[in-house]
Amino acid sequence: MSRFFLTTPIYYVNDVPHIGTAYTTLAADILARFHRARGEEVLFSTGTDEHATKVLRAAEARGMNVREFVDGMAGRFQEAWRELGVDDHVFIRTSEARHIAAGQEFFRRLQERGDIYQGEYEGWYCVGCETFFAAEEAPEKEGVRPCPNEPQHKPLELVRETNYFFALSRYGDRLLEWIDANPGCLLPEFRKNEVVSFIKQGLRDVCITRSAVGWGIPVPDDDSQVIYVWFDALINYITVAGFPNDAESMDAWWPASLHLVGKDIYVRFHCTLWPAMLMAAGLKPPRCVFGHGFWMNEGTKMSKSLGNFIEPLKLAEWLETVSGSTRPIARDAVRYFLFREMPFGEDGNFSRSSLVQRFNGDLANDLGNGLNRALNMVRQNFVREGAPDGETPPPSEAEVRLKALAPEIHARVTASLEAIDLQGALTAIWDYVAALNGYIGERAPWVLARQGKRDELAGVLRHALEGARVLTVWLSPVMPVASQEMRAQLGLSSTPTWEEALQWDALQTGAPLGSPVPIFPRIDRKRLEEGNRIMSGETPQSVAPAAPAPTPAPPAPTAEAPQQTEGIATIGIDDFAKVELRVAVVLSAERVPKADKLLHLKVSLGDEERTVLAGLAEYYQPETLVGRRVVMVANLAPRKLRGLISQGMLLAAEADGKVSLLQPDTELPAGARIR
RNA sequence: GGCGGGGUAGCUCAGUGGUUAGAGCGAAGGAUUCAUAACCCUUAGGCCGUGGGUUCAAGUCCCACUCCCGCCA
Repeated sequence: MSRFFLTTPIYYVNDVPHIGTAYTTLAADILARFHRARGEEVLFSTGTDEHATKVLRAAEARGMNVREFVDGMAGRFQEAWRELGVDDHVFIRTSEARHIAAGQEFFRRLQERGDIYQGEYEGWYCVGCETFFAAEEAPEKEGVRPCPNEPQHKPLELVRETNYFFALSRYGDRLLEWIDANPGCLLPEFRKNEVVSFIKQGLRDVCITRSAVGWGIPVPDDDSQVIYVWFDALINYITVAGFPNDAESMDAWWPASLHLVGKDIYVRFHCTLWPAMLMAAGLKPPRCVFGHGFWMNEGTKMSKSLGNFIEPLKLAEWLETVSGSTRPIARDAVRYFLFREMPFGEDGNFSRSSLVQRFNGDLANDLGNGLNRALNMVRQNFVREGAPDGETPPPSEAEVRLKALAPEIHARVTASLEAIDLQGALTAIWDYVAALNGYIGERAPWVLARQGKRDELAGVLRHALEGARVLTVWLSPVMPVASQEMRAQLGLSSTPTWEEALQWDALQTGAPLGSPVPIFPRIDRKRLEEGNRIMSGETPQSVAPAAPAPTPAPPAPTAEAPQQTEGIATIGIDDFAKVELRVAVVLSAERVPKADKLLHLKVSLGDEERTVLAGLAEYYQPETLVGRRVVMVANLAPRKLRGLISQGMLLAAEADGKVSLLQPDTELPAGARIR
């Protein structure tokens, strides 16, 4: 089986996750999912860089033990990636024993080969960006030397110490040869040129240690020094691959298939220093390094001093509020937006209005509505039969075109993802979305229905459903939840393989279809204004439904319903259809420690296992619940309680202080739908 | 200052020297009623940064100028 090893940089723990770090990580997640769907074995690593001097100072400034501080910060990153739907990955921390061992062994090897030497260093150092500068690089202004690199231009500190140096200057020619012999190893192309010109003007040896401050990887046999944070950080990639002790793993995973990095750390660190370090250690340089661009916020650069960083999770929260979608769908929409709106590799501008435009135009009107109209027509015409047969009668030219286009688009999407052109992939997918809508309009199934041409109608609707199904395959890396939701409505429960997009009649004739509930509810002006009002104070706490746990999120107000706040409003069938009720079987039940009312349940929905926290502890002994069939709201937005994520709620009746769980009166299979 | 990329529709951008310069979004109109006022069709809108040159023919090649951006200093 072929393998794919991709990495993000490890992130400084003195910062919180924001759009910059999330952008890289989400791109990696999308590519990882793509390669997994193709059946490749994937190793995806991200993590935290914890050894910087400024990390120590940040901890001290908070009066915290540095260990405590980094544990907390690393947790925040892990939490953020989980919330953003980042799938299976290795989370590497530079303070882990395995990494410290790797760093020291790496250092030793370079020493043995004579590429590390001791020397006197005197120069200017920026604690902010952990970079050394020559005096002429940072001219004196008003008595201090402001850092030319760091955004706040903090004064540099004069450092004079005996340090270790890496003989980077010996590697210029070999780096250029490597770049020349491996087209495509540095992407995008225009950044490669920057690297080449940087190397051509001559490389200087770099100082790779600092005097020990009690935090960092000690230099082997010299406790007075620790390894310079950049040198330390880069090594994480081979730590993950198994260096130095697991030779088998190293053989399998090194060289890395792809390092994804922001443009700020591309030229000097990932395309010059790192490959040279690897060459010095007798290891192969990575197969590909990709430097992506940065987001601007409404036309201005994002910076800490301006405090205008966009946080993707806040954005998802806002989108959820203004659209009335679920949080996971809003989160998927943000993932979509980030990679559709601007070419990966180039800089681009973020604005709320373009996000709304993409959400309404691409997701609600084109994609969501396309699926919805197809399903509704099936429902209206083939109520009980499920997915109609696709064989009758002979297909017209429109069917042939729709079907033939799918493999063409598949080739484009695949090629784009292989070339790390995420925007290109999404553009290709939306060409198919447009074709699907065009097809439905052209064949006008509602006319066929009126004319009573049932066979032809069945064939047309079948093609529309197949087209939608193929879309879910291509969308699955970028919008995993939305893709899964679309598939559920198509009556599919499996996660697709990439090859599934090349099949045509993959839906089972007669298979029951899910309810056609709009997945991306259009953002209307009224909600947008409301949402903006709510969010305008940039309230630190969630403005999402603040209702207590066992209450479904309030349904999105439909049309004019002014008196909905008081009492129980009358709802239409459409509102009810938004609630996905299913039979679940309780697999395990236990009390949640230190909570009087909560039970922690694991339940099965047939093809899926869920964790549910239910307020039943006062009424049921946990052991009596195991094996029982219950009724569950399956599409309730996940909610965190007592450190656990509850993924649904159980229905129970209550009267006079008694509580009784609902259950079906025959033994239906787990996952059965209720309506 | 050196190197590189760019300036094309209101916006974001495509555009191997060869008909009448294109797409998406936005705007206007039409058609339609399956659908989330969506979808589908049509239309408008262009000194292709400025000036010169090469050529039968230039958005495309060359030169100069100008403005913007990136990397390096």
